[in-house]
Amino acid sequence: MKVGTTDSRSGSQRRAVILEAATGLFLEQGYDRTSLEQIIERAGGSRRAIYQQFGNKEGLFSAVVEAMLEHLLNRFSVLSWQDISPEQTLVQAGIAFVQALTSPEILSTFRMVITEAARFPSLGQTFFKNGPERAYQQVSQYLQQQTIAGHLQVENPDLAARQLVEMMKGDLHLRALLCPEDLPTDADIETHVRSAVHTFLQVVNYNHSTFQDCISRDGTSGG
Amino acid sequence: MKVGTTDSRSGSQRRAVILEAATGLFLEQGYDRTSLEQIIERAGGSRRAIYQQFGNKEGLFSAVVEAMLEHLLNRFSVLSWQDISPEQTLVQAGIAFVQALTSPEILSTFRMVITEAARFPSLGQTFFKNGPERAYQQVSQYLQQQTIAGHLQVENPDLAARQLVEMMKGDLHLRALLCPEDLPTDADIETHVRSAVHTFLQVVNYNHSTFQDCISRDGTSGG
DNA sequence: TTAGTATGGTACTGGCTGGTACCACTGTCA
DNA sequence: TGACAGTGGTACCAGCCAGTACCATACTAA
Repeated sequence: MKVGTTDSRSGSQRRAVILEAATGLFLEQGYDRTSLEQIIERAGGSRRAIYQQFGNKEGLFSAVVEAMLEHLLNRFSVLSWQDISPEQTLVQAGIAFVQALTSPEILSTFRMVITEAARFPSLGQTFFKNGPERAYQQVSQYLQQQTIAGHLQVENPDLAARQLVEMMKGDLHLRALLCPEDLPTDADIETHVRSAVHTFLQVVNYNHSTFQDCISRDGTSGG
Repeated sequence: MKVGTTDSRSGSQRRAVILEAATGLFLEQGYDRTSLEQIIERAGGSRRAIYQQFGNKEGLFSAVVEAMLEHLLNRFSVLSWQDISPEQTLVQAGIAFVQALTSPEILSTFRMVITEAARFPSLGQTFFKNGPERAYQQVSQYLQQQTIAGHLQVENPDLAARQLVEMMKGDLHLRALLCPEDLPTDADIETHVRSAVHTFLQVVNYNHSTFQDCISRDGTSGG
């Protein structure tokens, strides 16, 4: 293996490799229990590279969190609101959402942020804004659209979205955070989400015929 | 200050003092960031006492968690289901529950357990079983009782309880975990709980007259 | 070829930590 | 009075850690 080359690994490449290694280790072990030695061992290179790229361990941590947030945003924005019935849409999106939320990767991220939130106050806020809050907003917007289109009757979309999302999650997220070895199955998730959507649609006076009527009339509201 | 007395501080007393000091520090700073030195400084006494009572740092931590769980159980069992309307009962209990859940003390406990769940697998499970799970069960039992009494119509009390509790919490718990400096106000909590109960009671076909009818007939079921 | 630059590797430092060992002190009991 | 046991205080040890300094290497450019 070559060593000491100046351009075979440009600065940004080295940075990326260190970032990836550090992200993995921080998620697996937490900030405190991860030493620079371990990061170097996984990433290759030397301590010098870390201090050159990130200043110190805290700088590296900040960069890791920033990169993770970007990753998280991309993942959440995958939720697409297709032109299918609200019930199908909410179930599909809900399943994808809860699956993501209870994936080991995202769970580790939550754990790490919750752990370090006290020491890095802005970290938790930024994470919440760009993570959970975005999910609420997406659902809220959808409920609003569907209400305008006459498919649903949602008075307070913002609050309704939070209630719906929380019902979908049920205790799955909290349980997974507390019991890392006891993750929900896809069947668990589907049960929770379907039940939540069912409950929710009861409240917002949704029935299948309403949606069928509306889309057959080209989406105009039925009053 | 006296030192070296053998009975002015009996073994159990010393144990309790150490436990209290350790609990506070673990909750404030986490397990890793709390040194025995700090615990001794707060509790008085010497390292010797810790090792004599708890074996080592991990033993002390286990004892702390055990004591906290007992404390937690007592706190949750305070929720009493009085003979008032389901709406009032659920709102009152919900407010008390969410207030407890977002209190700094309980939040710190959650944070600590979530942080250490990976390293002490049984810790998270025990905590979940004796904490959140108990709350779900209490609500579930109440819903079942009220269904039998004819005041509510709940098909699946277990699932319904989880959905209700999660709706009550809304995003308050998660937000508080992630943003320790941004705790919900009592007004926030009341809004969330009332709205959740309102939504929930719509689904289970509750109306005030039904409850009034039932209790005026001395609590016998109207089914 | 030569000077310069960026890098990997590593030795080192100062500080902190969990855990152990030891000593001085105090109260008890015979 | 004297032996003894329990305790607080503290010195100490080995290990780990973040961060720094230094050197040999490899590539570039003139």
